[in-house]
Amino acid sequence: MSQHRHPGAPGRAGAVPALPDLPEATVARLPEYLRALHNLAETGNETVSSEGLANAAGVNSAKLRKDLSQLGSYGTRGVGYDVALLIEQIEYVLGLTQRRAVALVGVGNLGHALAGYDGFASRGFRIAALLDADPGRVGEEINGMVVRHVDELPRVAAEESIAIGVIATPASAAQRVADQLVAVGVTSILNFAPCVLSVPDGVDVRKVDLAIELQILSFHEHRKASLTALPSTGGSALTALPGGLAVTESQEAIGT
Amino acid sequence: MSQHRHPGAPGRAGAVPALPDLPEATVARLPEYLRALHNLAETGNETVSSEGLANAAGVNSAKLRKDLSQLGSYGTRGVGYDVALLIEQIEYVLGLTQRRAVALVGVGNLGHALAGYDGFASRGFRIAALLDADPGRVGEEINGMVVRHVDELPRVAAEESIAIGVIATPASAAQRVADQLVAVGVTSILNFAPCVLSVPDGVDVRKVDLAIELQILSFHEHRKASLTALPSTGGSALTALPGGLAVTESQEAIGT
DNA sequence: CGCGATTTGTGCACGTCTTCACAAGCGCCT
DNA sequence: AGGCGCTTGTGAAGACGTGCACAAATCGCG
Repeated sequence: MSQHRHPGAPGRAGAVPALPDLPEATVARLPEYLRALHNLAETGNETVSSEGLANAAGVNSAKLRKDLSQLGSYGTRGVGYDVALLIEQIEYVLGLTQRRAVALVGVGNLGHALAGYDGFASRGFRIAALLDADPGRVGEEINGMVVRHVDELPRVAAEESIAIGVIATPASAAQRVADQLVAVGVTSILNFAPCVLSVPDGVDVRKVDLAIELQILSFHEHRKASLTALPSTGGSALTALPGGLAVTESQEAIGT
Repeated sequence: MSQHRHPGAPGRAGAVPALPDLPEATVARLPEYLRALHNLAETGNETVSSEGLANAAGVNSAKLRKDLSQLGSYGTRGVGYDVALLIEQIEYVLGLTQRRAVALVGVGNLGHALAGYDGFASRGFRIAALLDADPGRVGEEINGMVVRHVDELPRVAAEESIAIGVIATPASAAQRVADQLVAVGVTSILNFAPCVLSVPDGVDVRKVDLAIELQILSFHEHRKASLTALPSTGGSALTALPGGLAVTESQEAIGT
């Protein structure tokens, strides 16, 4: 593999990979860049400029350059970035060079969909186990996998090294499942249940709550509605941009 | 309805709703507070302190107080917050006093799950239409609703006022659907497709990408793994971090 | 070989978010 | 009434994230 000098450990010459500790905001955007890069690669692009990639990823080009510069210096001035190399680098930083095993707990409505979601397989993950607490669901086959009882988690973890646990249970069961996952050594959890999980230090939890996303949109909808009631400005005239034609830099509030 | 003085428009006495424009970070947390408050109300609590609510919502109490203070002054010093009143206030600000109609486009794997997700109904939303571009799926009944063709969107929008569009199609179809939604006047979109949407000014887009969440977790997993490779022992010597061990402050990265 | 066109990488300034720490306010008890 | 303990609301400071603007680097061409 190509040995690159990472900026994280400038003094030590021998240290090889040395993950730089990236700003969270940058980490959250890297997957988006990666997706855009894969698209570019498929359409035959060998290099891409920061401007081009920024457009494809829906961000400002300066931000993109700053993000990429955190990984090291992989661009060529006057040319742009080598698409294949950048993919390789980002995948390395994100830890996607190994295909990580995911255990999915809760095979209800949402769990079913997640079990069948091909975006996982195509982007570096492998669903290694489907689990549920309901004996009525145990044994059911989904997408070629058999649902096992959640109490078999220790056995499952022994069979293969589970990197990430996904909780798709009702809120009432989520904390118990989280405890069980932690007990077998899982240190990363993606929680779809609408509740707060408490976990020991060193365990990462990310939460996805579909209703919350809608409620945030609802707020903006509400605000927009209350603004339209304003008498002073006529209906249009929503934006009088000083810059002239620098239209649509990105989305309004693509939060996160 | 109770008329409260909102801090947003102090001078104008007659202006009624006058939504204060809250910081985005605050808006993103309000739904979480709301959920915690509903839990508290169900367990019979009439009041709650900032500390208690902060714990229930998984945030710092100072942050919670500052967030709530943006809505106005609804706490009582020495006592705490009135749960019922706070629920009412947050729901008002989020625009949840009216049940908003949602159009769901794309009834595949994920769309099915969303159509059956009861968290929508229970938290202020109503799925008003299921749509799909695949004629083979049109007519199918899900959860008591019939799937209609996406080209009927104008008719659907005429029947009831669609507040929010949810896109659960493959990435290749998402932009077209977004355009169609915008065309019928939808100004808020929740996008589950892994792609960037371009929309006119004034339209809000939020994106949820399940694979991205996993990739972010993967990064932290990778970083943790590289840290466990002890700096003292030679062995693989994956990383020699200069900083030492100042890690793990609390819940690692509950992002968003 | 040098010059101009192009694009990266980054210093700097600005805005947003977080956290601490404490004064101000409220209720209760004596 | 007065004092005491508790809790809110907020000023100030610092951390973090963003975007501009430009110097440095590279390529291609004459």
